[in-house]
Amino acid sequence: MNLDEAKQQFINSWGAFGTQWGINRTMAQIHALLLISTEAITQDDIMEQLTISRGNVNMNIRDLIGWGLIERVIIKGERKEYFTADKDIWKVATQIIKERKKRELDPMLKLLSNLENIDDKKEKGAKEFLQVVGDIKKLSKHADSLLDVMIKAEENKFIGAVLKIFK
Amino acid sequence: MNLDEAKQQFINSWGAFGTQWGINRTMAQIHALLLISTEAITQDDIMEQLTISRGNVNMNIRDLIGWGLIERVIIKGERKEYFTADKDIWKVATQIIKERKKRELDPMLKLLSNLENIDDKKEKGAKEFLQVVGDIKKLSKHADSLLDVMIKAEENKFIGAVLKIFK
DNA sequence: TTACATTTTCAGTTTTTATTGAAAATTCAA
DNA sequence: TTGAATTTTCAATAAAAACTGAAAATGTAA
Repeated sequence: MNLDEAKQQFINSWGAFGTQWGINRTMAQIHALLLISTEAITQDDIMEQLTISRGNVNMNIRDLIGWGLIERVIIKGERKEYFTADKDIWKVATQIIKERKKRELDPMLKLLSNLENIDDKKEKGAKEFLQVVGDIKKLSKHADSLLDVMIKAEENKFIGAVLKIFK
Repeated sequence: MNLDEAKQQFINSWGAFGTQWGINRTMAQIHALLLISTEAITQDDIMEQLTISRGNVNMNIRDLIGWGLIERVIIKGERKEYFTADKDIWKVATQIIKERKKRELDPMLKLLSNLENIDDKKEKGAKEFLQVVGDIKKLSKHADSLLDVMIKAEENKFIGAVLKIFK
């Protein structure tokens, strides 16, 4: 396998993994392409390399910027916009964790708290329902703080070292 | 909000969250329904409660069993099959972690190892590519063992206690 | 074994999600 | 300003994913 084949396979596989995680295939592919691009590249470069339309590139770039995974780069003397991705994979991971926490965990905790406010808590079956909802809430909060630990571990050697003990 | 409304909202929201995680909406809804059902229920019950077809119920039940999240229950004297979900949310979480590790993390590690075998490692750009691939591999392995810690923490009070210190 | 109940399968259909491409908006050099 | 380059938007279209329903397969009581 030569370098270009490997790059292509990386991009394709990354796209496939993305879909499994509920992420748009093209968005994952653009991110992959930027991860392995040594220089900043333009929308036209992305269109060409992934053979996708301008609109598609533009929309997914906007989303990736919203996720904090890529950024615009202005190159002086150039009219076009360039894009790069942070190559530090640990930062990529913590950024994704932060975003998913915000987008999914927070709304879930809100929902669960809401569901606990049922009118008649002595109704038949209410106890079991509240038990499940309460348990999921507890678990979500645990996950929430555990993810905070992981984010901190990225910057804090000590925590990282302690986590390693258990591996 | 009364109990039935709360249950309905739980099922619907669970389905919506599922799609965000790359899980089929109906599969998530069936799991939610079973989580809050005090008794084992049949395919017909599920069809009725979620107003979906028999085929849909059957296929998603098969998947849920494949994920180890629900199981068949034989009730003596009854011809029909019944289904239940494990109500222990921590077990549910560890089961999902185990499955996703197996289905996604393992194939990813395999892919990454493959990509490291490029022909000419001195080619221009090869170094940067191998750096990214190697970093993702390291991260994946870290995640892999961290998830193992979490699975163990579910059964091991001490690890759970230590993890709490950092929260 | 038969007859009926129940489960499973899957081709065809619907629904959802992603993509295109061209028009509109924006940017910027002259 | 003007106008060409570039980016953004979004209605129309295509692709992917999910769902239906009826036929086939399987299971079971008598």
